[in-house]
Order: sequence, then structure tokens, then C-alpha cells
Amino acid sequence: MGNSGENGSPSENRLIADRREKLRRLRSSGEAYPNDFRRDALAEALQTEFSGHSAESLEAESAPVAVAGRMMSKRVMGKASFCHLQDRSGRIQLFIERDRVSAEVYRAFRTWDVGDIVGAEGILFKTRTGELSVRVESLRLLVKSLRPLPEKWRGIADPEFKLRRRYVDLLMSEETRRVFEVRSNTIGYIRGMLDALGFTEVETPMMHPIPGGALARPFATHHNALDLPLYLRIAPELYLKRLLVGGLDRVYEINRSFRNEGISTQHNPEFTMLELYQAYARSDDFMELTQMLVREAASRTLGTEQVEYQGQRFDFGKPFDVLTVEDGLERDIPELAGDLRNVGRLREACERREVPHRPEDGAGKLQIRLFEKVVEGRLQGPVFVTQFPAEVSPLSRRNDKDPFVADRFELFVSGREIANGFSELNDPEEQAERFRQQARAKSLGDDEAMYYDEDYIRALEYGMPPAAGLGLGIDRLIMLLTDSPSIRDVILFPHLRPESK
RNA sequence: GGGCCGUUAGCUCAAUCAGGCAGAGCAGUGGACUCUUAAUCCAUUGGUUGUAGGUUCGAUUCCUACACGGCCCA
Repeated sequence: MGNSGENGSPSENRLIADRREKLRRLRSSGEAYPNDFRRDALAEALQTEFSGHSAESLEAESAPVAVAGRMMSKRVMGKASFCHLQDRSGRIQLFIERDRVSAEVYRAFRTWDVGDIVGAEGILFKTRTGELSVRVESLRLLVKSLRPLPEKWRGIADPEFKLRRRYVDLLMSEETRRVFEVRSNTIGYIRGMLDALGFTEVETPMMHPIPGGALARPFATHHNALDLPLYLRIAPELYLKRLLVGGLDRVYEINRSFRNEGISTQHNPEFTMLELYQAYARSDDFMELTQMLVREAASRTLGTEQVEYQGQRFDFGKPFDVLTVEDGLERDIPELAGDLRNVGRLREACERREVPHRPEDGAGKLQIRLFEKVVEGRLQGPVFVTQFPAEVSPLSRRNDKDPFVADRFELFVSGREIANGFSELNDPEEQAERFRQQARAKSLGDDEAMYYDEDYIRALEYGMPPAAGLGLGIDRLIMLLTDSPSIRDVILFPHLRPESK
């Protein structure tokens, strides 16, 4: 990527230098960055209201408008010119005649560049080709753009450029604007649905003295005045469940969480998740709730329950499939049939498939290692995977009939986990024991294992109502709904390595 | 962490295979043009070929290392 043209340096390229010279002249003749222009119309609203009007009726209406926006094209034809302004809603064409705006203004306009921000007042009319336009009476340069925009026809090809200069990507790419509009709308719909169901939206700490609620490595930070180590949260779960103890028995948080892991098309160090908790609900209630949320998100955002993702079609309208962890393993690793909880046989299966594992791993941990390696990627879905081993579910309630497993599910679509929910473990003594197991695993070198959280145990000791909880990956859901192959495409400013000089 | 691919003008791309004056379109600059829309026409500026080394009479091209990105694998 070109690095010339940094602020005022001698190596600054000529295009920028030319524009900087134009700015210098603007400064010498008055306010270069005025903020007294007021518009009274947006492009899209004008198109909607007036495009249907005939040229004659527009002449008769003689509707005055004030519009402002970034000049995205410019066509000078002697003593008359056209340009398009782009505002947040869309585009509108300006028609500028020298004899109408004055020779002085017209001469100035000819020096303005594509990318400049302009304000115009005039009368709506239709050109001979029938395009709704503004016959400009007065025209002002509001902001001088010093940097040229990318190629107007082919746009930005370099994916790195799009990510590092998202502001340019947004103003150049309708598709990029659409992705983030879908994102915003989807989150809005989810809020609306949960609010309608009586959930309370809350905010819990993002800096945790003890990071918890997930199996992941945290980012560390430090509070100076208190001389206290703090961690960016890996999940809000343990705080939200403290609120269940406090009697807020339907709560959710659309939260940013942080995990100190590698970066990939599926992972950004900070990501957005929905977590919600409901008292007197169980895992199976939450499978239904999850299905409803995902289905409605698709249908309200896209207008259909059929989601097209990377050339494949996913039907969110029909009831989602259900598959237990052990059924999935048995289907894809037939030699394990009948030995699914046999540590020796599971270890052999790991060895054969080069799945890394640790000597202290129990049957449940080994099952999940195999499941992640062999089964997950094949799950087209939407499918709920259920009955996760309790060993890898330290915050989940055990199944009443089969204590080896927890009442827990994950939703998979296109080989990826979208959501994770379970009946909550509210027995303080069992939770304390599970924390002790996690702490042992951590001392044996598992740096994703959980810490023992004494205050959380104390909260449970006051009594947490029986409950179910859900975490839903917002970024991954938006990827599905916008047909985006990378998580970076749905995060405005994804984490990138620092730009090299 | 490993493998493969990419990085050339502000942007989009050629030239690299087989080492020999680094090009085009858009944008810019000057000019013509009062209904264009990728406006058109004439003229024209613009380059530390990602960085640092090496081989060579000569390197965008071949070799090595590094940086950033992409894809695949772990």
C-alpha cells in the first residue's frame, strides 16, 4: 500500500499537494470549514417524493430545496455542469449554470474536486433524460477534501485498504453500507423481541478482577490508583447470573467481550455477543427461544427465512434438527460405537486423527476434542447439538437422568457455532466443586481453564432461581445474514496488525 | 506456528514466464464545450516497482531475509 502523502511531508504526492494549495487559497479568502449551511432535504426522500412527478408539474411546483453531501462525480460542459451529491440516504444530481450562479461561483466550482463536500440550494426539475435534479441557485464548498477517492468505476479492490480505511470503503461501497445497515437493524430487531418478552437490558462490567464465564484466555490490564490487576471480560455470564440472584429474572446484555486468541476469518479479539438469562426456564425452552430469535432475525432483516450463504441455502423456517454429541461422534467415528465414554478408546481415536490432548483429559474432554475436529465442520444445519459432557460445561446443570452430560446445546450453521445455551447450575456446592476442578486444570497448564470465583459462589449461596441462559454470536449471525465470508466484513473496524511504515 | 499466493503512479491493472528505456484506464493539470451521467474531444504531469540485502555489465523480473495482507492447514 502506498505510504506517500503523509501530512505535509515533502514526499506528499502531487494530487494531495494540489488540493492543499486549493485549501490554502480558500483559507485566505474566508472561512474554509464553515458550519452555517443547513439542508432541508435528503436525496432519497426527494427521489421517493418527486421522481414520479412529470417535468411539467415539477416546473409548476417550483419546489425549493437545500441539499448537502459529498460530490461523487463531476461533469463540466463549458458554461454548464452536472455533479452528483451523496448524502447518508443516497444521491441527487445538481445542474449548475454559470449565468444562474454567477461567473465567480462557477469559476470556483470548476476547481472543486470529486470528494469535496458541497451545499446547494435550488429548484427541483427533470433533465431531458428524465433524472430528478436540482437547478442550482446558490452553491457553497463546505469541506475541501485533500485526498483523492479511489477509482470511481471499479472501486477498491484491495481488501486491506477496505479494512484499514473503512471510512473510504463506506463512502464508496453501497454493499458495505448495506452490511452495516443489516447489522444495525438485526440488533434492533433482537432488542425489540426481547423487550417484548419482558427482558430487561442491562450493562455489567467489562473490566473483571477475575475473568470468568467462558473457557478462554483474557487480556490483562491494570488499575493504577488501586494498583489492581484487571482483565477485559471474556463473557458477562457470571455478572448476569448475579442479577438473577438479585431478582432481575429476565435479563440480557448485548455485550462486547474480549478473548486473547489468534485472529482469523472466524475470530476477532473483540466480538459482540447476546447473553440472556431467564428464571424458571430450561435448556429446551431456550432451544425454542433461540430458534425463534434466529428465524425472526432472518425474516425481519431479509424478508425471508431462506438464507443464502456462500452458495448454500439454509432453511431457518423449518424446525431445526437436533443431534446429541455422542450421536454425532458415533455417526462420524464409527469405530467408537459402544465405547463413547471409554477414555482409552477415545485417546486412541485422538491419536489416530492427530487430535492433541492432555493426559488429565477425561472422557468428556476427549469427546469434545474429537467432536470439534471431526464432526463440527460437517454440520450444515441449522442444527442443535445437545447433551454436552458436563466435564466441559463447568457452569451448566447436569442432566437429571445422565449426570455425565449437561443440559446444554449449541446451534451450528454452516459448520460454525452460532449459539450456546444451557440450564444453569445453581447448586453452590456443586459449582464450587466444578471451580475447584477448573483451578486444578489451570494449575496443570490449561490456560483456558476458569478461575475460582468466590463472590460468584457467595451469590449462589443466597439462592439463584432455576434458570436457563443463552449466548448468541452476533458477528457470526450477521455474517450469515449478509453472506459475508469473514468476520472482518461485519465489524466496522476489525483488529489488524499495525500498518508498516 | 506451517504451506501457497499477492504487494508496480492517488485508485484499478499491464510489463515478470525467458533480466535489457516501467505502460494503460480513471483521477489530476491546461484548453474546447450551456442537458451530462463511466460525458466527449485536444494536450499534458505523475514512479525509491512493499523494505533490506545479494547475484549480475545491467534487477519490477533471479536469490535470501523481513513487513503487511489473502487462502489453506494446525
